[in-house]
Amino acid sequence: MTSLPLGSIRVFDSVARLQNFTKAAEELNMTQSAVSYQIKLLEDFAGAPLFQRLARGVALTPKGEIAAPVIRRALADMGETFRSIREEQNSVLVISVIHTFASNWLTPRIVDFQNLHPEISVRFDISSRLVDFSTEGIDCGIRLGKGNWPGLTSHRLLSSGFTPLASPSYLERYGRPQTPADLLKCHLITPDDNWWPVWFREAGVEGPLTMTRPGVAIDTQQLIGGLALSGGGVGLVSSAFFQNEIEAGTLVKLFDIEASTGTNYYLVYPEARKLSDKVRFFRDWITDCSCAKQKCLNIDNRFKL
Amino acid sequence: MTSLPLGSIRVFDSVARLQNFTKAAEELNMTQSAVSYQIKLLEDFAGAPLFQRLARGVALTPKGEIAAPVIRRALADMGETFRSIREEQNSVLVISVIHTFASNWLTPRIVDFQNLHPEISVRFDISSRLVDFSTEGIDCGIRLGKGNWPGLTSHRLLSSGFTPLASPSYLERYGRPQTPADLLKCHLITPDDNWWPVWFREAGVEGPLTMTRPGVAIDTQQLIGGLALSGGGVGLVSSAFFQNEIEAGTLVKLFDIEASTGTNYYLVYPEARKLSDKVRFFRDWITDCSCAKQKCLNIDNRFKL
DNA sequence: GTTGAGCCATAAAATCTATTGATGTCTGAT
DNA sequence: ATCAGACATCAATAGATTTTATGGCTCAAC
Repeated sequence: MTSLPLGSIRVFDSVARLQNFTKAAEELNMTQSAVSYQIKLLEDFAGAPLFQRLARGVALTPKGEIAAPVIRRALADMGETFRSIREEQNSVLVISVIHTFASNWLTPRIVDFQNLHPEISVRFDISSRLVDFSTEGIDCGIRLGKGNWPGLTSHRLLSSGFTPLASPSYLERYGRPQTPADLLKCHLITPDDNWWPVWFREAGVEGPLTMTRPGVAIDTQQLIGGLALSGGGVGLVSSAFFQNEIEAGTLVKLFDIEASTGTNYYLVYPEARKLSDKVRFFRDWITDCSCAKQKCLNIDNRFKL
Repeated sequence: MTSLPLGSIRVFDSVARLQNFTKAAEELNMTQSAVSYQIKLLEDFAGAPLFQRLARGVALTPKGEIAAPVIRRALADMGETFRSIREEQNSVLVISVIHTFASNWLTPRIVDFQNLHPEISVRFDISSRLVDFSTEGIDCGIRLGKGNWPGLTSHRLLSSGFTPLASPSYLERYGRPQTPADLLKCHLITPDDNWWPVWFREAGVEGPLTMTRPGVAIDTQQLIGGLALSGGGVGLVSSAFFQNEIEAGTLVKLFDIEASTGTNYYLVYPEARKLSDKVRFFRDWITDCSCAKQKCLNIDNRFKL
């Protein structure tokens, strides 16, 4: 037995409402002929005529009267369900982001995005594992790397370069180091951090630099930054995360030398045929946002130099 | 906006139940590949994945969980509705039949058909107008004519020939007429009936036969037959309608001469691609039935001659 | 009674979609 | 390690739907 010709039921619903093949065809963007075909298909399936053909259109037969409300209801239910699924899908943006980036960069700025798109609610999925986008619910992510993930579109956001920062009050009290080598005489916050030798090498300072401590967990940048901010010494942190403080002058970038592990922060999302609006909006916003800040940074530097 | 891909929903339902594309494909008699395609179609429409792909099959995502019961319900409702429509269509046979034929021939015999096909209930639509089969609900009809209706398949059932009948008691009392002309001396029931001159002409009896009354309504055959049966005289009726009485000997066919208006009773039904079972059953039964009786009649005649 | 507008049916052709079949990849289990 | 089970993908194909064109029917207007 051949099964219910589902394609016919939408046509049936339209015809049942409009009582007219031609009008239904218009509504469905098809020809009257196609409507006729589909209705016949359904009538063959039903084994009985569903419409009575009149001179000025059609009318439901008793059997058609039975089918019509059931079909209308079924279509409405399914339509409504998918509408709500789509709505949720479009209105909730889930971003997988590592803790550091979220707390140091994204969280303070996300309110701007929410003002721009109040209809989109943002949810952070904070974890350090590399999420699989094929897994349910993650729309995009912020990753640290080189921008060459297969199957993912990526946009470079920020360098992960790090550089020494100190507060004006500290500099006032202890004097501002004039050369990178001068830093060796300063109070370095986390002097054992293995990022220091990297930075010093970048700055051209040679010497036996002990690295007794394992690499500082990147999540403590906030802590280091906080100490530096309160005049506790010179901190080595990702400058991008303290952009606001640098701009505000509450932290001073001592040299224009940034060391880097060679990786950058990227916005990534699956290479899809069609990008959903919410991801597109977010991409546009975050690339604008990080780009503008970098320009700003460059201008500041120019003034300083 | 493209609309809900209805073809996908049956596939979705199957996959949701079986949690497995391959098994669903088997159930639906299609390939796993096709199932994959259809599900993708639906997921594109939904704007979100509906299934989570696992190593040993698939699982519904939260959004899929929302859609699944709605779709299952919708499909079940529609399926059930059409099933019941089809069932009614198959189990009720509506026959358009003129009153005379119904009461004189069909009604007494229909119980035999019902014994043969107890699952089919029979409904007579009794009216003299020629019903339009495109109008709802008439499956077949009995018509009086020449069997050449365009668009209709027709099967000849009975001649509408009429002949004089009388009861044995009448014949015993008044003697059996030996020639058609003898009838002029008998008590003719409805002597003004304009069928009499037709019959006499057929029988070769000439003479000035007055026809003062308009043709007797065909529906009174029952009445005429009743009078003849009770010995009230010689009645001119369609012999086919009194076959049982003739066979039983309660009415005697006086001569083997039948006059006819040239028309016959036909079973007719629309020329359809595929004839429904119930109509086919009825056709087989009624043609067998009338054929058997006619054979019977012929045999009787042969014995008489 | 004729004519015309509106509407559905139908047949053949065109189009587009769905399905297949082959192949690739991934994940557990043996 | 290899294998079986399962989904994804691609190009080719079969098949279904849709269109185009036409015909017939009914009602209404002239």
